[in-house]
Amino acid sequence: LHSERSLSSPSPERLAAWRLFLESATALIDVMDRELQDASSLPLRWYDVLVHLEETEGGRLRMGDLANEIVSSKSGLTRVIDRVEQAGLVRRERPTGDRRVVEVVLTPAGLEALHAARPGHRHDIERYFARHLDDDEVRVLTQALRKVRDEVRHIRAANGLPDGTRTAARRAAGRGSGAAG
Amino acid sequence: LHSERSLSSPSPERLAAWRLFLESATALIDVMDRELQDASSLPLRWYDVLVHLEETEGGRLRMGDLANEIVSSKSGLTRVIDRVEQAGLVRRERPTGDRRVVEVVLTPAGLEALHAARPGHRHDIERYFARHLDDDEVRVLTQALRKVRDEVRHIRAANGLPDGTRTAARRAAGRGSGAAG
DNA sequence: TAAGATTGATTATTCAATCTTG
DNA sequence: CAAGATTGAATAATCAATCTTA
Repeated sequence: LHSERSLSSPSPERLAAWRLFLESATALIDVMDRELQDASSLPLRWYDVLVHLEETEGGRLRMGDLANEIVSSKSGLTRVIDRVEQAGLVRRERPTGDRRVVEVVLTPAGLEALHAARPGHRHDIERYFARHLDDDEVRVLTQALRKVRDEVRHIRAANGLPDGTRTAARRAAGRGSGAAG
Repeated sequence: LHSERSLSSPSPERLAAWRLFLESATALIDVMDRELQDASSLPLRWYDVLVHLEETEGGRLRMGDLANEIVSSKSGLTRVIDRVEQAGLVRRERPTGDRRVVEVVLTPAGLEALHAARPGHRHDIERYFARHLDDDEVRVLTQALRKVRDEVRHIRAANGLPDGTRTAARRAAGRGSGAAG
């Protein structure tokens, strides 16, 4: 583990960058979700589920892995998959090996729904996001955000996903302020 | 109004940038919110409310303006302010001029809570976000996200905030696909 | 006992309808 | 009627406890 004692308060420029990041992300997610639902009746979260399944070998993922991918608590994902399954876009399967796990499998209807929604959604990505970025900005943004995402995922994984009976000791460990002195 | 017909699908690089943006934003907001609550019992949303009030002349904002700032529906903000007020961090006031509006006013306890939470939160911003960005990346990120944020805010404002009896016609207008042919 | 996932109860958010003032 | 904000009903998300299999 690396020390955190040397961390100081961010410069004003960095604070401003964070606020811009937070504001633009919140607003973008809101707008993209509304557009997607207006056009295709798919919540952004569902779309995300379908995309992750489509990109996986055999179009299937375990609940836990999928929760990790889409940044959801385990119980949160259970409810989401309840609805997506009810809509017929995925189904649950129990693999023969370890009968504790549940795999989420993309159905033909789910793949179709994804393909139907995709052009409109990509249009929105272009309109609200990509259009404003030149090639250089895309490069820098990608490189920077990759580091941020990897770090935060690592933290989330180390702390255990939400739902996981997060004890007081574990929360403290997660925050890194574990010393009593 | 500018035409949208020329918009095409984003390049693979831009699609990847969008996904990184979405994933890092979701994960970051989740982690920052948990840390803030662990350390200061303040949800990130509350913190945001307090910050916006602190930065305003007289520490007060109308409900509608505040909803716009923190990207919330009007009714959503009503519930949030219910709780924040219940906690004593803000209070509601009706200005003498137009008695339809409600102003949210920062209380001394609210200011104190903000100041108490701020160092830890800034530490988190450094740890999870700012630390990964060099000066050049901060500059590019800031410039790029400012354009994105302004565009999306403009769209949200033009469509009217959520809650505003969004008719089918208005939704279509918002999406810009108004032609029947 | 632990891993993987779900459930019950609680809390938070949204939509549509409503209330109040201009 | 329109602007500003709130409310009731319905949805969604969360936490802690539970169930099942390893």
